Amino acid sequence: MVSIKDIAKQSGMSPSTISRVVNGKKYVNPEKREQILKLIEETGYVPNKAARSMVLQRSFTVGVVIPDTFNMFQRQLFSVIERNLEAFGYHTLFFFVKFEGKSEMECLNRLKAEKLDGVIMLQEIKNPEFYSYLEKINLPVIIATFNYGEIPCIHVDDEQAAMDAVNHLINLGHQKINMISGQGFSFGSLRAEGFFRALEGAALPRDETRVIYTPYYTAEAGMYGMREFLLRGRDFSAVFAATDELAIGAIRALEDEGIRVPADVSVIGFDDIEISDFMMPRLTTIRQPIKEMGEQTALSLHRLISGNNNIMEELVLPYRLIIRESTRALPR
Amino acid sequence: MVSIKDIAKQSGMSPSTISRVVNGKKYVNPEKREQILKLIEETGYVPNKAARSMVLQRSFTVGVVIPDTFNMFQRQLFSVIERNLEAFGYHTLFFFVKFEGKSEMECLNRLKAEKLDGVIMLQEIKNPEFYSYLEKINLPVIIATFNYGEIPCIHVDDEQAAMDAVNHLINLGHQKINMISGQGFSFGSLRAEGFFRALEGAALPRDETRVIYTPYYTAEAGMYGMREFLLRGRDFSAVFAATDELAIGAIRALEDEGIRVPADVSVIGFDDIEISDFMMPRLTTIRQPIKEMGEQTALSLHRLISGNNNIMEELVLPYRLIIRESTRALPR
DNA sequence: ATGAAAGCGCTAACAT
DNA sequence: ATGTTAGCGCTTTCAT
Repeated sequence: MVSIKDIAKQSGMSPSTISRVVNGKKYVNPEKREQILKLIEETGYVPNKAARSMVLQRSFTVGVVIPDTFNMFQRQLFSVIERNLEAFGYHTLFFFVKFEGKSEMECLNRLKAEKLDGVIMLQEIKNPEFYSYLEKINLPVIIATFNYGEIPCIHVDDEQAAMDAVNHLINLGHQKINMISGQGFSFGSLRAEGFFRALEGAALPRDETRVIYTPYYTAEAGMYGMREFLLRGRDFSAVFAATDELAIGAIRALEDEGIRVPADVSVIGFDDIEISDFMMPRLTTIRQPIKEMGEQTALSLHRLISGNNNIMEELVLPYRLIIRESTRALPR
Repeated sequence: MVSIKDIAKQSGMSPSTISRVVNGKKYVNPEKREQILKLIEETGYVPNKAARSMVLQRSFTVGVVIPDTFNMFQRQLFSVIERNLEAFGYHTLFFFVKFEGKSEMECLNRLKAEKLDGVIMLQEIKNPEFYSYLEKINLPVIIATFNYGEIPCIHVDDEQAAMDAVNHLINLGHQKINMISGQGFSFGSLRAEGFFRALEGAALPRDETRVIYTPYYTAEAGMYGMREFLLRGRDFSAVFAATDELAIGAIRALEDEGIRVPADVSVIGFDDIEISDFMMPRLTTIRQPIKEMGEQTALSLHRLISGNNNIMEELVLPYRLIIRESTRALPR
């Protein structure tokens, strides 16, 4: 492996000069610079990251903490985050955290060993110890898609968006509306809260049995959630699912029983993942601004890292109701 | 940040001893070991990865090269790879490569700077320079989902699997069968080759116009591909799509024209991604053994890295035809 | 069983 | 404008 010393020897310069050239510092003779650049090109020299990271006390990499079981929305989001981070010159290291509580602190340990420049949370970690440690070592953090304490975050108004989704159903004439949500993430409860508030706004009863909390936010979970509702009897004409994947599973369960969407039951999702526009029927949903969210997340973290102090505390991005084919007016 | 020296001072031992304890080496007094372990626990000490990597000349991390636009199959695959790699004690660093050719060599440069222990290719890079460099620096490589030169690889027999898929259609009585494939990856051409061979096997003409090669393997691409076929007239009763996502898009385009699947046209996909079982109709497809593929990939790389020399060259895993609802016998 | 010392590849402060 | 030097945190001979 060719090192800075090799380049130094071969060019007759000292390592410092090579370092200056590599890092684009001034105070180096243009001719020599050219010559060194050429040598680097020829030898294929690339600075050793570990060594740099060691002396600089930073790694030029940011950690992205994400659920092991990340859904398609999260997948799309981290894709744009990664791309934007790269544009700022950061590497991205993923920390997949599993559902068991232990995994959270393991993740923290891995974080510690890396001398990260910053971290982005896509996974909602509840343990306050986690954040207090990050704060202690003064590590910049941005949360995307939810909020927690005083940590800068970027998200959509989940509760209000859920209200809009349910109001869409109500405006269509639906009165008996159920909801399938998931567990373990605040956006689930926030969306459930929005669901109830919309019901209240329409003077509809707040009936807790109208919400099912499945263990995950997957299509499979949505299917089981809907089956459970069906088991209890078919006392609903519309369903709000906390994610598109939940909605997809719910529709599947409905159709399996010969219940047509939207003819018999309307279904609305949340997220607007790519596949939703290809479903049969096309899914009505709330669109989260994935691209903007990812861009802003990367940008904000970069600012935090660069010590740029005009820092946003909380950025609430606009969402949009996308009306497609899975919802329809209640026939009267 | 607490370092090995801090632990040494606080415990009255030397850094060497601490190192021995941390790395579970022998020759250290059990009592002192306990005592040091306790101190480590209390202080939250975690060895600095860069420093370790520096002296050991390795990083305990493996690089996974994956397309920027990875599809759901690849997403599921890398998830299990990551999990298995972690079990072997490796970190995973993703290298997303974009479609432009330049990106490939940039990726190589990033690879160089990392002192990786090994790399897993999920993205098919064509540039021989890429592989020859990896060979030069003696970096273990495993390819998953395709093969290239002499590099150890793990995959399914794409051509044979495609034949089976098309034969399923033929056995159902279909004679006019089209295919939607994508560009840029060998599995696309392999599957197209299988398509043609199945046709030949049934004494059906090899008609190149029956295959469309879309730029990507997404649902959107599948939709446009099918629209193109439809524009040319509706001279087919069945379609083989090179991926499930392509199939999903194709079905969408068909239904948009009032053509029912499978009543009017049968569609079969490839991969068996999670969502396929929730589609309307449920997608008939070829199942790739994602879990086994990921496990074997991680295991083989680990063996390569550990210098275990009984190395497999090429592992061809079994696939399975999953018959669901999107294909049906041609009514006569 | 334990410690001292060297060195991994790099950057930055300091000298010249 | 360039070189010398120290040191980042760790592991590993080599002594003892």
